Amino acid sequence: MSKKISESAVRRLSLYLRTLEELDRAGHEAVSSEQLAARSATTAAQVRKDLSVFGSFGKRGFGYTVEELGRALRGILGLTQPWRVALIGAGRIGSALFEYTGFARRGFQIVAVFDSDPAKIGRKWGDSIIHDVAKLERVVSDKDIQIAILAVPVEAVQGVMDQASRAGVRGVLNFAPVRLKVPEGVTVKDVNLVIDLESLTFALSQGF
Amino acid sequence: MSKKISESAVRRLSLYLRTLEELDRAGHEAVSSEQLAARSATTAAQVRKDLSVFGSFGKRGFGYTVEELGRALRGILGLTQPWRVALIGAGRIGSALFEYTGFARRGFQIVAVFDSDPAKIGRKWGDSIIHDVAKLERVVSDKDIQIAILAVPVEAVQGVMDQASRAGVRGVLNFAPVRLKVPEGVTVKDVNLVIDLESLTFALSQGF
DNA sequence: CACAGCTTGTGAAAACCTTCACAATACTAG
DNA sequence: CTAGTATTGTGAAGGTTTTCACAAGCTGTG
Repeated sequence: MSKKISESAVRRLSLYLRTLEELDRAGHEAVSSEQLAARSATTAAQVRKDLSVFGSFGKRGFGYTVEELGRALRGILGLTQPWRVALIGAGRIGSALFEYTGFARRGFQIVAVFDSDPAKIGRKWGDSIIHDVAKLERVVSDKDIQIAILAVPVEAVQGVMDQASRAGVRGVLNFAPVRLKVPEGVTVKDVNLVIDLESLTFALSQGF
Repeated sequence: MSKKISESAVRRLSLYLRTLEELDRAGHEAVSSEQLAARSATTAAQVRKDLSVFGSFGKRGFGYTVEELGRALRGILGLTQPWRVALIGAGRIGSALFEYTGFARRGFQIVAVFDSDPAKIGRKWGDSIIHDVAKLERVVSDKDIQIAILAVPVEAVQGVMDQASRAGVRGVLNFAPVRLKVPEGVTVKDVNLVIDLESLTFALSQGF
């Protein structure tokens, strides 16, 4: 569909949205590409180019309306609807993610939690009960869940992924350090802090 | 110092290293750029180009020695020495990170933990005592810590960052959703799961 | 040793991404 | 209404990254 746009451009759009929300909270009504760039660690030309792919949201001589551009970006990023998310894995990472309020604030609702540990299954987290991961497919279909967060051990993750895609999950945030095999139409984003740390140590080592 | 290399190339190097370690565990002694690429989700040409920036590690007609290339990559990524890391923030994220064994396995040693909550200060986590964040500068200098992981609330993070850089920290992994201001010579990597999720929903929305 | 079969390392080409620079246009003041 | 100032949207230029394609070189076999 539509134009091609790079992964990094999309990530910048998300960043612009965060900046716009900060500006909104601070009472600003308008913003120029210059200001938006400064607060988002990029350049004015980059901001305008990124936006121009999707349309024309500003007024010459004036800039952008904070409120209006925010709405446009939410539309572009697919944030007008809330997303129903399954959290799979109720260990340390799962628990940290469940508690994190930043997801809900952006419309990501964790509507089901799963684990395979009998000691955890049936326990309550907030309003949710921890389900047996064996029931993944049923619950995910029933609750019409679109996104899964995989916070399970690396040995288990491909199996869980297979179940999730059979149940109709179309997007996945994967914390396990392995490249998942997924059917056509399923999108995976990997989170790997070791890679982040190693790109850091690379930079530090280059210093000498 | 040497050549310029892109952030994404460095991240690929880290990925190759992970793949090599898997191959090593599986008993492979040699690997071609073709095989390495297939297991790291890239192309053979890309693998060879990435490596060629740093030297020539393979043998024509044969490929790369798993063991040898692994050693070379650890050298390039700065992983021959263990790194001393401070974990700042003993909340949900901090706790998940502390428990995560993947860091230690790669030579990242969490040698000090900090928090500002009087209820947490003085408590023991494993062998570590949670220090008052007010003592950050002293402890970080004393223990010769080079890297800090910032898992504190967004309001507090710039202050903590300032202390950390005064104490001599040169690399930072930042979990707070804000662009940190740092002195020359300090490198920051941001981790922001909301951006990951939003680049996911962008992809999902494009599907229709 | 010569030859066949692989696989690397690397210039050159292609693709992709960012920056530049300016015409078009909106707002404000007089 | 006009002049002056500000800021967008966008082709074109410049830069970076990825892919291509092939000569060079290693290994094993007869």
